[in-house]
Amino acid sequence: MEEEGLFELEFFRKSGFSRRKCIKCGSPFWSTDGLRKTCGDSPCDSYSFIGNTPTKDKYTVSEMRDVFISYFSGSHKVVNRYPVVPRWRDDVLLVNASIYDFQPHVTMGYAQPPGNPIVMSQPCIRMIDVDNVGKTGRHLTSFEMMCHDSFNYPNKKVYWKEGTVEYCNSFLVDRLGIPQKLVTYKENPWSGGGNAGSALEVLVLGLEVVTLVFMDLIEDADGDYEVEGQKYRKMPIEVVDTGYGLERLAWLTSGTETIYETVYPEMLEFLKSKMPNHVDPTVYSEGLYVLADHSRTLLWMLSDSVIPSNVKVGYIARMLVRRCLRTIDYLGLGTNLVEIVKKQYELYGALVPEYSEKFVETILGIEIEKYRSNIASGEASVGRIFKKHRKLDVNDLIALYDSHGLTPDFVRMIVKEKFDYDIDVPEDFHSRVVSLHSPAKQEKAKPLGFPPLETRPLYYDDTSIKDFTALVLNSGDGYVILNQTAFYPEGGGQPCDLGYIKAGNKTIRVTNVQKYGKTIVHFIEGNIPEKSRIQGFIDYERRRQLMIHHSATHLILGVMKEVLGKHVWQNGVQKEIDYSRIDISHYAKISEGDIEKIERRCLEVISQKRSIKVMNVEWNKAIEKFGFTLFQGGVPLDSKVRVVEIEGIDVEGCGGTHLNYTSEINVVKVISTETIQEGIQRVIFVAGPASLRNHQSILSLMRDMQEITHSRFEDIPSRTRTMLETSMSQKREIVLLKNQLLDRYIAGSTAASFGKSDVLIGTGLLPPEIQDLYIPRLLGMRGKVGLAQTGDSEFIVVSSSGGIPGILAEIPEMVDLEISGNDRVARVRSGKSIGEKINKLHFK
RNA sequence: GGGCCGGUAGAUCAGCGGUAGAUCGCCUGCUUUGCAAGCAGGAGGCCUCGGGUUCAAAUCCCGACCGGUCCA
Repeated sequence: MEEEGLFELEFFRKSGFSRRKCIKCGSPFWSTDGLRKTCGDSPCDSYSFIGNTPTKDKYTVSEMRDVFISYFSGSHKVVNRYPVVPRWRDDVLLVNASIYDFQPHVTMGYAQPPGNPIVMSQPCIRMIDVDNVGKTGRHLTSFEMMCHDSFNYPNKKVYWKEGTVEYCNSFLVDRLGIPQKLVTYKENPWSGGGNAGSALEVLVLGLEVVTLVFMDLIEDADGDYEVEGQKYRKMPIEVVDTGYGLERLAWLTSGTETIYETVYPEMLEFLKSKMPNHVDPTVYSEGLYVLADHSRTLLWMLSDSVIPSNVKVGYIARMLVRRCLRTIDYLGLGTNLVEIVKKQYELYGALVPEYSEKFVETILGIEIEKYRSNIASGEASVGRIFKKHRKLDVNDLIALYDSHGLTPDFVRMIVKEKFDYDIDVPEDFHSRVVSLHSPAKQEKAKPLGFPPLETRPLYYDDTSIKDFTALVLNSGDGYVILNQTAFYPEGGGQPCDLGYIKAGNKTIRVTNVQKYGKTIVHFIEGNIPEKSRIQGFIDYERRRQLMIHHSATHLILGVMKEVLGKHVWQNGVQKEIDYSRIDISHYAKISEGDIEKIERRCLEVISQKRSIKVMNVEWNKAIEKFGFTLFQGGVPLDSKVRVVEIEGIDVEGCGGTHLNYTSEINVVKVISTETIQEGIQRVIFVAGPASLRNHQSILSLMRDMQEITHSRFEDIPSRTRTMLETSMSQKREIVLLKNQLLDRYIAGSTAASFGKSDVLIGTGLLPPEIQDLYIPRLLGMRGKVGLAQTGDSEFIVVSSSGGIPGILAEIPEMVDLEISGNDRVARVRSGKSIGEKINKLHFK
């Protein structure tokens, strides 16, 4: 998309800008410098501010943030930073840009922005350049994106391109004092996160310091606009999304050799002071940069309660932790990662009030322990592989990395050190590992073909409503859509209500209720014509139990945050009639003691009869009042958040049906816990009547056990253990006795020679219970052939050195045989009784 | 969410169709002033679970469970 006229702004015209095309890349750009021929971006231009800053004053990062915020605070509402983990959306792992804070609820038009226009500085984490950190001098995994954003509605315009560029230019030129002719605006369409628009990159001396995005398109396969192969349509809202690179702006004014000296001066000093005495830190600056960068990213992530693990955002945290630990080992630093992150908190603490030292120490302690044991077992398995094959090839390297997380550099170091063996790591190592993995397939949700009618939910107004009348708006084979309903559709981990519908003289069962947008569809066993008046009846016993489990879920979540720590987030939830389950983020198995504490505290809150309040709160007010912990599960896109609050215990956005008081829960009992993923614990519990049923069924089970073991209730465990021990010792005894029996059988057999074979002929029938021992015993007797009768006309032949058919051919009595088995062990049958003949063999 | 690797004595692992092994640790005795160590002896295993193949499965096949790891 390279349309002329997108940026024919009055501001550019009156300030003496002209539009030209870069002689290198062809991109259009705006500049007041008549001599400028290139767009100002790399690679067309290279950095020229290092040691040659365009401003009079130098700014630290925090000075630059203050200058920016205060410059815009008069005309814009100042908004606090959001977390780096976007709890309000589930399509991304981390906040990558300031606009993420408002997607999709504001950009889609459901909720109001927290101000309009706004100014803020949003910490962002991007892993895309993680391999370049420390190497290039300019890449970071975390940075702050400052912005002044405006949201233009059809009936309310704030400012669009004209105002944005003017604000930007005046900040750079008037406030920071960058000479006007050094500021170049390069046209560059932008797209990301389902939106797109035109954009200007603002470049100063080869460095991109600002991006001004004019977002007015949204992804739509049937749209009229195309950006980078993707179709878009116009959005009802035009969003000005600016991004001022805080660190880059500060760097521009300081002109240091790399961006790290500007962003992390104190941190780098600290790290240098921890270098081993004899080492020159300047030689190892790359490692120091990596640590300075990664440890701040970790500070942000850990302050948002990210638990390192092997999935999702946890994996990113673990990757950063491991990179740090490897670097610390490599540099031989006289400190550890916990101390480094604590130091970051000393320097940046004001920005992360959520920081918990205990959490950081616990989490990093666990991670360091895991890393050490990974290294130790890795070293051992490298040694084993090498000793076995006397070499190590590229396939071993790949397997060790892919299956055991051992980096090729580490493996190379180990084999060099221990075996003085050199191995080359191929250039394409990483791509070879990646090529082993099949790409993840994406499946798109397919829309269902129900008309977009609105059903009024009655279950919110009055959760005790059991029956209602309604009008059929639309119906089809096996379903009806009503104008209003008391049937709760499945959602938020709460199963739908069941029951029946009466239409005329027909009574029809409701088997499933689902919600599609604002349409509630009842699936029924039959058909009801449109425009019928119906009566609906819900199975209220079922609903009541589900409500109890739902409120109990909020209760136990709040209590677990008290007991285990505020890093506990809901990760998934499902209510059933007989039990309920909640998955929470937690770094270790929940101990028995903690479970008892949780249950006791739940009971306490239940007995206090605390109120459970439901309210609809405007999006930004909800965040302001209750914080981001509101977003425990998926929050539906709406102008308001439905907030459920258990007084003093828990506040969550939730669309479910709830009790009025905690006392109605009666009791919460944890049934079991399990680790469903690293860092995620599943807690299964029962509440209300379900807990009574559970108690009853356990007792009935125990009565069965009593009967089976003939013991008193409390003796069941010891009695069972005794029985198991007896059984085991008897098993051992049986093997012993069988072996004695076998010894005797073998001792009583006769040795005979046929051809070259020494044959041991068993006397009489081989007892069936020692057949399984006979075969391996004879196989262990080298040079002997065993022959044992197992039935009137059946016998086993065992020859450790094989050749059974040949051996049998040497024995004249062996005629008309069916042989099954193999060369070494065979079962032989004869058509007629040959017991007599076999017995005669003893006298040969 | 997907791929790969693994689950055997208290720990670390070997064995990979034929009666369950090593090293460290543990127990007993001897040696030693004592410790470390050495020597001799010993205890300790539902070989994760369930199915299948086989005369025979820790071992091969399938499935579950648990752990590790890489990539989304």
